[in-house]
Amino acid sequence: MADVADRAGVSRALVSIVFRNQPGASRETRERVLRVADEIGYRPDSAARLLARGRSRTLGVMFTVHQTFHTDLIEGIYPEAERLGYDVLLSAAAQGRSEEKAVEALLGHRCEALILLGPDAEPAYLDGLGQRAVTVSVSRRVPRARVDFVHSAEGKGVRQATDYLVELGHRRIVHIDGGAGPGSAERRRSYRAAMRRHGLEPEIRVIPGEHTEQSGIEAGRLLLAERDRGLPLPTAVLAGNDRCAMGVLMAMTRGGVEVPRDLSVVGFDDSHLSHLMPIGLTTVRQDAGLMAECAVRFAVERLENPELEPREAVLDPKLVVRGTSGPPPAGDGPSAR
Amino acid sequence: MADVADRAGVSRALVSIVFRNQPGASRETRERVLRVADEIGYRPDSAARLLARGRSRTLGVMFTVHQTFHTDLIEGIYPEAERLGYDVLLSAAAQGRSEEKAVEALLGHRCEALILLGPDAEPAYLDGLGQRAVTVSVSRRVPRARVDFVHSAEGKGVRQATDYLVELGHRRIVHIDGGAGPGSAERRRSYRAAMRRHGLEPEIRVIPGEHTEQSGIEAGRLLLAERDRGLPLPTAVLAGNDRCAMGVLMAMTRGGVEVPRDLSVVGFDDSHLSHLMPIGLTTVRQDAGLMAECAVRFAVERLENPELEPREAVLDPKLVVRGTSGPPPAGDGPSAR
DNA sequence: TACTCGCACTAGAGCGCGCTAGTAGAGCGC
DNA sequence: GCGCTCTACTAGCGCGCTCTAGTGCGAGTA
Repeated sequence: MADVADRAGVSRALVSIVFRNQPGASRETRERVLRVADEIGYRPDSAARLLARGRSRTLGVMFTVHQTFHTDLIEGIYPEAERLGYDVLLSAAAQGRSEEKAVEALLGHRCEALILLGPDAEPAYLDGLGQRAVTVSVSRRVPRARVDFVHSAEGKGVRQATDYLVELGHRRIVHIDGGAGPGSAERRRSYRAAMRRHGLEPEIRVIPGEHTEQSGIEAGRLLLAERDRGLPLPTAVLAGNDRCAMGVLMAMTRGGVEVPRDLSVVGFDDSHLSHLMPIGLTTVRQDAGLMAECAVRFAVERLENPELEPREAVLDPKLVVRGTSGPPPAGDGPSAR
Repeated sequence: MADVADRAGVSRALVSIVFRNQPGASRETRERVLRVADEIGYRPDSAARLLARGRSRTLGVMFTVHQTFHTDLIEGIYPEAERLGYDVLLSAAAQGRSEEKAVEALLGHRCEALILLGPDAEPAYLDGLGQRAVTVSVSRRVPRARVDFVHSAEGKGVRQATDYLVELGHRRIVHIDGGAGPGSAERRRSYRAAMRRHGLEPEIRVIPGEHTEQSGIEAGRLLLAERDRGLPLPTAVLAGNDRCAMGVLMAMTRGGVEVPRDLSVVGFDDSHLSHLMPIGLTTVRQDAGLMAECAVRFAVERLENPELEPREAVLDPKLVVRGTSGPPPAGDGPSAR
């Protein structure tokens, strides 16, 4: 920076003004400074800048690698953050890199706000974060913690999906849940409620799972093993999310079960993959772009107005019918209803 | 930091020593400092730290959101970087966020090295980066640029795949290429060479595409339209990568073509999704973990030994046969050979 | 002329650390 | 007693920037 100042024949302060696009420099000086900077390849140092101004204007985003829905969210976060004049720092949780580690990294870089995509950590820990920095949780409700919350009306989505299946004539509808995953509790609850409402209480069955393909595969294998012992297959599976649905699809197809002829499969998320499968996945769509936008806005608004209380945004999900669902096989059809 | 020092009754310098895990502090002091820090929630400021020590010890990773193979790579980058004592900063390119922008962000944060996953930018631009910072390109060869290069022997992989298909009896093997995508040129070349070697020169056909599902869908539709006009379908498709293969699979299945009975489909990458599809994808496996490790090592070694010249690592890919490939339909079989 | 005002610009402190050079004191041999 | 070394610790500068409080100057006003 000093080099630029010398070469342009001005003070460092002026260079700073130019680079911050602030008033207080003439048009020609501005151009001269920028030209010189370009010549010697100068670029302001974010670290020093951040240190000096005391504010980082940076949003830290924690996501889980391989969660395809998260990448959909990230894509939406960038433009909104840029629009509001904030920088974005990404930190991934992965096999061998815990969420805590990922968050520590963000905090170490002095992110002013944390946007956690489907965090899996203890509520107490998240509340601790919420006390120290503006924190937004996407998809995962954190009771009694000082964090904003952006999610879909999971219950509504599951209800729509269940109603749709029942209307097609399904009765043996199994739910593979997402274990302790974000949104799972509510999805589970709504499934049960919807089944009860349709007088299908005896058919209620929740297979414990999680939000991964592997989990779907295991649930599928379990069902196939039961079939081989003479038990009837369900006619429809409501998976915890799209990834899980893909796993079910794979296990079932391998096991000789044809979808949707023998079995309907419904996912949740509508991650960008679900309409790119050989036969599009019927799923409950969450609007990733809108969720991302909300999360960023919540974070920024609370940063710029500290007395604001954490808020909650509930977005309406929507059932998207594609190729993996249809009427139940004959014999399991409406007659049995 | 000053607070911690005061409360622990030591100097700031000592606190610094403790947090850097350096010799020069007694066991008890160390514990006391850490305890106090924990109490008041102190955490070293990366920005200040970076500024003070002049080195950031940070690797910047640019990736493309939605490229599933990139997330596989990221998962491998973190542990290796940590092992070598480096921090990792992620920056995503996406719809509306160009690679340049993503890279600028990394540079602004004073990353010492850039690891670019399948960069799509001009060689001249990349060379420019290479002059300014240690730069490693993964998957994309950048001729005459000062960057390290980590990739698979794409040619070998494609050759294996082609040989395998020909051995099964396929003759009409179409290649959907990856356009200007990383590795595409070599994959295309190898496909041509392999076909020629098998005396199938007249059957060579490259459909222009890119590394996305959409591109696979379009190529699939093109082939279906040809079929509807009475032209024969190919019996096998060699896709530019897994995502493209998925698109082909989807379009074909929708068009009533059964895989692998009527058509074999082979992908490239073996991203974590390919073995999670309903019928596992036959594909050419690139070892993401190893590639990530290599990339990090190249970057770090050149940082710590500046006179080192950029290097190239070529890893052996391996054909993985799963469910989407098989012998050609009768009538297109070995008899025609 | 004397003054105010606004614009273009500058001096210099300070952000939170790391690091170099140094000190204080304990332990040891002679 | 002296010098020596070793460990545990400290003082204070400087990293590259932002920001506050200025200075200098030409134009406009009384």
